[in-house]
Amino acid sequence: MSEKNDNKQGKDFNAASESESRSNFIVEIIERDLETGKWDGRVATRFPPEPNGYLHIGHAKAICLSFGIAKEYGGTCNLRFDDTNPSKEDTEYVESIKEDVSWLGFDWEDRLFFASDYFKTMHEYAVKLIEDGKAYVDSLSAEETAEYRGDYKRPGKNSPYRDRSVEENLDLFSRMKSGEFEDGAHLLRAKIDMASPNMNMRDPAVYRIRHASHHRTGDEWCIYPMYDWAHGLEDSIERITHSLCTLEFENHRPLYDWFLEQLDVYHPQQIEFARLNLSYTVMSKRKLLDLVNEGLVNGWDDPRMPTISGFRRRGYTATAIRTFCDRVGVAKRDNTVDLALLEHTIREDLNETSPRVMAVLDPLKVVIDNYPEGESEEFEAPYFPGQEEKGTRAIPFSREIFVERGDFREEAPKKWHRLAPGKEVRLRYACLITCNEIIRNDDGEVTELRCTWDPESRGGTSPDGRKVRGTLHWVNAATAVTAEVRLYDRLFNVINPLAVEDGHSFVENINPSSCEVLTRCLAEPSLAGAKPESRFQFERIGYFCVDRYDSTDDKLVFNRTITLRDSWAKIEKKLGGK
RNA sequence: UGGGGCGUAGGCUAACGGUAGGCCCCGGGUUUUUGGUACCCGUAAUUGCAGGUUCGAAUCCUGCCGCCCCAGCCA
Repeated sequence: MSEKNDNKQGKDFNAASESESRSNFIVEIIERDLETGKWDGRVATRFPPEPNGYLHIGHAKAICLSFGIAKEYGGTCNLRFDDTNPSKEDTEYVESIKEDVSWLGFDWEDRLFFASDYFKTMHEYAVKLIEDGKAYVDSLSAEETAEYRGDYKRPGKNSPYRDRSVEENLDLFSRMKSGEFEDGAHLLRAKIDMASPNMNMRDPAVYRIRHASHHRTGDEWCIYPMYDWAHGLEDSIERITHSLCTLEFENHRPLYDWFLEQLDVYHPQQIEFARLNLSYTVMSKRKLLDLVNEGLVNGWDDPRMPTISGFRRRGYTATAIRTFCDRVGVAKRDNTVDLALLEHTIREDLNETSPRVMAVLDPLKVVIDNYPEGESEEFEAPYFPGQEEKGTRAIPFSREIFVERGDFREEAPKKWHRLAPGKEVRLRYACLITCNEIIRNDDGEVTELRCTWDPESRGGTSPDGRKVRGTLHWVNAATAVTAEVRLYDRLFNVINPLAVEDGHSFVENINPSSCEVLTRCLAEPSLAGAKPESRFQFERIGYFCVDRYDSTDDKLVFNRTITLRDSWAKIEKKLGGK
């Protein structure tokens, strides 16, 4: 424990950001349990998704928590699929979930489990519950069941079938299992208390009839366990110590405890924490599914989605996501974390790990009049300026180059350091050039800039010490490779997309310019053949990732992960405002 | 309305009866061949409100107020 505290105060922020677990109420419980020997010194957690959708950043928090705690305390964390509802689940989802957890950097080793692995055991325990007189087969319709349950104000009333004999219950349950009845004809219920103020305790359903093919057990079963029955048993069977879940299950804990007590089996502790909400996006599987189904995004792994696979495709790193999850902390109060924190974490990681290269998104031709035609030369540029030992590459240079159209202004505003008539700027790693003339087409649009260079400034240095504030990125016309660049921005343009008036849908809050595709971008030749998922910083623009699906050697496709901070934009905004 | 939770700067979070700390955002500055990074400085919380206990309260007690969850044969 003291070692942890020392760590927290240490100066090694890199190490801290990777694995430091900050103080939170769950860690406190675990440390206390470790001290008292409550679980014989074991720490066993689990991450139990239902395979009915893709994992999102909220799940990442849960994964980092459960796997992270197991790792930190020398325990284990199981990956367990809670596949108790065959009509919603699919192997496509289990595959994607496994890939995402593993990509995030966590290893379940040989502890991959499925609730469906325990169907037989769960059924046996259900029989035991019936034998003990603690469960009965109800034959009310779904509507009647709801009516009998009562509401917050009124207690429920007992079903007329509640007092069936153990023999009759056993017989009916067995016939439910053998497929004799239609869906909904009967329901196995726990006999608890129809007047409980906790609705979950009003004779909750244990097994329902569902004639559906299960993605793993096929048609072996036509009755399936309910979450409350299944989950505690799964935890118990796997000898979980701390069963971490989100706040909405708080009301289920009495039931979780009740079942395990009645069965007199190993009994883990359920602990609830607040789920993660992120500004400018939605986190519910249902809403994300809507976006996918309505074609508002290109699938679950669209780079604008808050899914793990979407973030991955966008270029976010697993390290950054883990760091983010660590920084948001774990507590019990509802929260909405600022997207800016995620973005900061991504930039922080990418800044350290991404090689710098040059690419021009919106090219404007520049001809250097005093550079001899037909000649060329190369400049050596480091991938990590200031850390030349990490490698360099040659950048060709000649008479015709391209710069960013946005880096030129016919009339330079105040504090403008970039290109404008008569102004001298530096071409990064290359030289100093001065703009002399503007060439236009018939429509008056600027199509070309005529400049001169100072041959003494080779490498970009100022030969006489004259001050040149502006440094531009550029590419050599003859050797540039073309690329498609997809500029992604936040999917929604309001902090809380779900806050809409009646009759309106959250999709109305979608940011219409959340994806802009540029097809005629020009990149330096070293980028030719860049491997899928490799990441770069395009100097002065942002971080980009080679699309893992659409990019080929013939056609490069980059996704913008995140822009660089743009303090000029702030300055200009301020100037404009005055 | 019954029950279960939760209220600490704009957003997250720490503090475990000893006098509110950190990160993000925001503002200013230094360095800079990225208007990036790094570094420095700064703004901002009478801890939801009102009482009480105590030498001392964000922490304990009481009462209010506000927000979230629960009436699936979903998880």
